Amino acid sequence: MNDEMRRNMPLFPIGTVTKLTDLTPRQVRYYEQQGLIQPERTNGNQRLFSFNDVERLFEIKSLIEKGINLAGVKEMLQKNHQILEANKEVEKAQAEVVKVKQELSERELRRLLKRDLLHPKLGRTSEVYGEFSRFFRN
DNA sequence: GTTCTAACA
DNA sequence: TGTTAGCA
Repeated sequence: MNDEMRRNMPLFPIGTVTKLTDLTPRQVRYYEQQGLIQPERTNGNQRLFSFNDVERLFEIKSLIEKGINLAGVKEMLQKNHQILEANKEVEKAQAEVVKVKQELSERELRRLLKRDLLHPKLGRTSEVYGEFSRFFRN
């Protein structure tokens, strides 16, 4: 069970959430209605909030207290989401660059070893080939 | 006792 | 947004 799963696990009824956040049940339900949070439901249709939901409610509350209306809060949250998604893509691209670099350096190493085997200058060619034979499979 | 939806002074 | 009514 990783952190992501923990943070998204439905745990708290609305009463707990209102005590945590000092928001009213009316506000919490309204924010859900506006699509700012998506708490799970029990079989009996009662809301269950995750840590992520509670954190988001704190964000919403602080923005509201700064005088930002719900439409503004909505925008900021989705902008924030867009930024997070963009960062993910950047990280992916960076990982890809690292991977390509590694592949290139392996090709380079393979080329160098092959050259040395075709033109052996040492008397230990067979041992060298055995050590690095994994580079020649293709 | 708590939470739900819907509606309204 | 607060609050109330009527349910589950």
